[in-house]
Amino acid sequence: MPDIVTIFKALADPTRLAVFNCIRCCGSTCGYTEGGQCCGDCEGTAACYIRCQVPCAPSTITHHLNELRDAGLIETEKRGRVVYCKVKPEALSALGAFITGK
Amino acid sequence: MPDIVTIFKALADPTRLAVFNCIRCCGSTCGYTEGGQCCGDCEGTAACYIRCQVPCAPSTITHHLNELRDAGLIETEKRGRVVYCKVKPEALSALGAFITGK
DNA sequence: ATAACATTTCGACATTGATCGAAAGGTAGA
DNA sequence: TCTACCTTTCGATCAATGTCGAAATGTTAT
Repeated sequence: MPDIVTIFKALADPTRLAVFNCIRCCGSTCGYTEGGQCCGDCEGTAACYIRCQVPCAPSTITHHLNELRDAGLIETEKRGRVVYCKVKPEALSALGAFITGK
Repeated sequence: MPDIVTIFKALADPTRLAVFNCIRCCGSTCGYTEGGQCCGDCEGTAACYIRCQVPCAPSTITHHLNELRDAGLIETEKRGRVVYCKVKPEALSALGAFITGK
């Protein structure tokens, strides 16, 4: 549904691309703490979590997650205080279609 | 050589994407005329030429061609007054690598 | 040489967008 | 309930950028 320009635009910012790659890697965010530590209630290493991998303000992360979601690149699910994200394969398919010339 | 964010950025504007698709189609620009007609010294139909397909100022086209070239998406060659362009397959390969996860 | 013309450079302008801090909204645990 | 905490909203700021017009550059044809 989102067009290809929107997808390109969503991936055209270094910070947002880092967020996307992070989600692609581990598929979740983690609780944000002042000290920059993970909340610890997700499995895996700390390096997997968006909040730790991409250093910027919480509101900025929210902004980027919205952009990625609106572009159809990810879907998000809120469980309690924590947002879990995963990549939508359809979006990557759309990119693939662009490359092969549709 | 240009990184993936630069490539995404280059394709993240509707006008520039139209220019890119036009080049991908026919691989050339055409002379610009006031009336919006093609110069006629390229083969193929008028619809194939950037100047006619993407309606904006000549200087804007130049700007977009520069961006596409800097991103490694196209290469340009000037023959006389006319600039001929073609897509660089390596750039599309880089996109493909991103999709498959490198 | 002169004219016509395709392209580029330059300067200006308006819009978009990335970022943050502060405050508000929800949720889990004590 | 009260507190701590993750997330979101809001408003503001500042940089990046898409666009154009005018002038300059370089090329072809008369």
